[in-house]
Amino acid sequence: MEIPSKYEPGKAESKWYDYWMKHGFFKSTPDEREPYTIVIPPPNVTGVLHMGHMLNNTIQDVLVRRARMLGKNACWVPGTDHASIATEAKVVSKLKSEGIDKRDITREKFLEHAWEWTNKHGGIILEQLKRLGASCDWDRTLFTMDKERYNSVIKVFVDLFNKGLIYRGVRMVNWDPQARTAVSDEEVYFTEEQSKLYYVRYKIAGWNDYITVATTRPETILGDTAVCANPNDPRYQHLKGKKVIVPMANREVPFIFDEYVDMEFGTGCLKITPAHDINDYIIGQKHKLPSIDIFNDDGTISQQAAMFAGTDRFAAKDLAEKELKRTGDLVKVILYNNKIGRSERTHAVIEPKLSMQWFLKMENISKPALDAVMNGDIRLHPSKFRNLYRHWMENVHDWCISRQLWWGHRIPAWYYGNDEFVVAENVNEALALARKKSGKGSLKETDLKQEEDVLDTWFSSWLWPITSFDGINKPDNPDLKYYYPTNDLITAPEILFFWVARMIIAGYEYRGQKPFDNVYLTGLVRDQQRRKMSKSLGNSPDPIELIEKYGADGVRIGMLFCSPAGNDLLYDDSLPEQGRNFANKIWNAFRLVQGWKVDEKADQPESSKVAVKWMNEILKKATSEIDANFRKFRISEALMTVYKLFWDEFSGWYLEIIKPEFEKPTDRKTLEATTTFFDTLLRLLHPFMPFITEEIWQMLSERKDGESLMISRMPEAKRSKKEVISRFELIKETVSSIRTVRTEKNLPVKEKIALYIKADKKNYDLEFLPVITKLCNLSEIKFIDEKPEGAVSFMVHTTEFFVPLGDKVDKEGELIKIKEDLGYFRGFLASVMKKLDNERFVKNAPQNVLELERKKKSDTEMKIRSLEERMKELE
RNA sequence: GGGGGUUUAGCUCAGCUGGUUCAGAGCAUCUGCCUUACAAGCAGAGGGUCGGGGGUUCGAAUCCCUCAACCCCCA
Repeated sequence: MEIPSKYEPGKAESKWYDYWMKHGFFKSTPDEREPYTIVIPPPNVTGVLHMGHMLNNTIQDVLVRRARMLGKNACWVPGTDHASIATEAKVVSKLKSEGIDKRDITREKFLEHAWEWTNKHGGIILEQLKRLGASCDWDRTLFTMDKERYNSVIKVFVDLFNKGLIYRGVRMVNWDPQARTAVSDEEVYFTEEQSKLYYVRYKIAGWNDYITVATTRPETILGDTAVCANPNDPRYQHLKGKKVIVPMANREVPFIFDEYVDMEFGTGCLKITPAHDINDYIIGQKHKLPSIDIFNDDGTISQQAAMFAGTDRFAAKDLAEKELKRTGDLVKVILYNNKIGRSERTHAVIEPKLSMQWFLKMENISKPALDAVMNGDIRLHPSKFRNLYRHWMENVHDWCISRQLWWGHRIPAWYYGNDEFVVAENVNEALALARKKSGKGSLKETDLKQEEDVLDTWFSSWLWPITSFDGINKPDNPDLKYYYPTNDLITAPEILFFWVARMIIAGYEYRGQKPFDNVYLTGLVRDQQRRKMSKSLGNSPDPIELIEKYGADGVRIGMLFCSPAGNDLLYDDSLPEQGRNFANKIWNAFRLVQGWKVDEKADQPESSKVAVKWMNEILKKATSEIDANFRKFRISEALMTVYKLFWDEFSGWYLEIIKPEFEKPTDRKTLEATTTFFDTLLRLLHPFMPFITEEIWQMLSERKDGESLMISRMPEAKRSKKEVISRFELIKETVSSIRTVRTEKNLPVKEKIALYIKADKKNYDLEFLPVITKLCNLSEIKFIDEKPEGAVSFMVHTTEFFVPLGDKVDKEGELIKIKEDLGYFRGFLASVMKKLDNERFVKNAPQNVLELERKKKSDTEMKIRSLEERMKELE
């Protein structure tokens, strides 16, 4: 069979993915095995795969595949998120392109469009995940707005409301007066703009005196309800308990003190307008000040203000300036740079505005979630995020769960009459409740008006680990009992609070149990300039193109090579290239091995015996290292261990030793051992590189239909014999030294050379010799007790070796080298002696450290003696 | 403004409770090789005052203090 020298991933990937699907290897149903469960962080339903997803889902797949091979019942539940803001924005702009304004159509009509859009674009991302090799149980695919999930969210809302944890309240939102809607913090951008700072005087009530206040917004003076200074500011101490008169409005307001005020800024005196500035609002709450909303929804001045009603806010600013000038209350105006918030969509200046929202009380329900992470019940990886988590959870704010959108879970509250409302799972229950509550039996369904707002997207995703197994609707179902709590959650640190913390809260509130054991936080994928990957920058490669270019396996391990938990990944095409190269390395190792013929009569060469014995041990050692790395969620390091194992140990050393001469057969024992090693290596590699390993595994031995590497068992970690490994390390060092001599002396590999060992053959480990002979192309090995003439020397540990070269020896060069070595060893000895001569060291250092130093001393002294002798001979 | 984190080779990172000939890995770089599995490869080599300063200790990349730079989250 002719096998190409380059691995071609394309065909193998679709072939094996289909094969796995056909045999249902990804499916999971509860059984007697130990479960291993991951729920996917649901990507936006209409999104497309980006590099962050690639990293995140590769890690999940590695963990799931490994768990499966460890004999666990592995279940990876896929799904998508309705992503209310993002999806609604996309639908709105799509409608706009068709000439339809959202405000001109009904909610029902809009939702029809939204569902159409969702059904058309939904799930593309899941198909893309299949290209990556994701071994999700696709039969379990969920959507945060499918029937069960929708009902769960409504149920939970009603339940929390009935427990008294949900309330309505006023909150400052970012108001876009042009779009007449609230926008989220994420949709506001800030620009540095030059604006005016107005110094305005306020009369002190009852005194013929004024104080001066600096403000950028004189038009909001009409909404002032206090003036404030820092309590430590000596300039204003005399105003304690006084009142001041607001210019233009001629209202009396209190003069108050608060630490918030920056004494350095302006005059150190701040006017407080609780309705129109977030900080003023907070101070207003603290000091129980009233708030006067002077704006209409479109940004014009409202009737509430004493003047300028109906004027646009910017025109009102100019009017206010004129008016203040007229009354003589404007002291001065200076220019200054200010950060202005603008709406991403309309670019209108954002107006902070108070509005009625729904809130969830967080203080009590978040306690168990804080404890769970602090006492290690739930572990964050890396653990440095614990402090951040604690800080956030200890200062948790009530959660604003309403959004002024249509796409999402509509809040199940129904209003009847003025501000009276009931909360229920459906309109029928709501009606019954409303009749009871109002005492009006005559209320009809048409008298009820459902809340227009929908719930924050996170209000559905915080239930995800539970709703993935329908645990709200059917709290006792067997799936939930089996799979919950899930094991590991893989996500990005930026949503630690938005999502992870809230899932933990919901877990304890609704199951009395944590939702997962471990949280693995990936980093962000950035480009080489450390910029985030983003569409607008155009610095994000298309993952599918990458898979086509480098192969899914190559991309997978490329992502994993340098992305330890919590660290950003600086992406570069050299990463998947390195991955592809590794796949090719594996491929070629396979080409070599499968081409060998066996001579049944041939004995196993001594060198192969040594190599097989060593390979056995090194595999055991690496397996336990990989285990340990996985236990600590050091996935990059686990990959690096198996990478080096395959590339350096197996291909670089083992195969080179056992490789028969060109077109010669090998022996049965060696071939069998090698096949077994290869099989073991493929198992270790499979979670990282599922496709190429399956492709090779299927060819390595006869396989029946239905057999697969992905459902085979992972090798178990066993104790390795340290002695075998350390002895082999000496072989490696010797071989390397001989190769260095060859390079330095320009001796071609094909030219045989001799090696002399200054040692007693009886005491020497003769196992080395066949291996060294083969790898270094030696003509002979001789044991000597005297130094030979005309030879280059080197030392491995404390043994001296010589390569006789006759005239080729460069005495001057040798001398220089020996002097350099001597310099180093003498310095080293001096540092060791310094310790040993130090009485306090000898007295205080532990015994083993002391002995080690003594060993260093004697070894080094020996080396120095040899070098000195050698130097004398050369001189 | 509050909080958290990072700083070790050109780059990305390991380095556990202070002590192995401890200053490491991968990539990149340089040199030599188209050596019949692989040039997507092989062999060899160079490269770091462990951010600066101070302290504790017999001993510090590791512990403490301080300064600096950078990053993230919340307001």
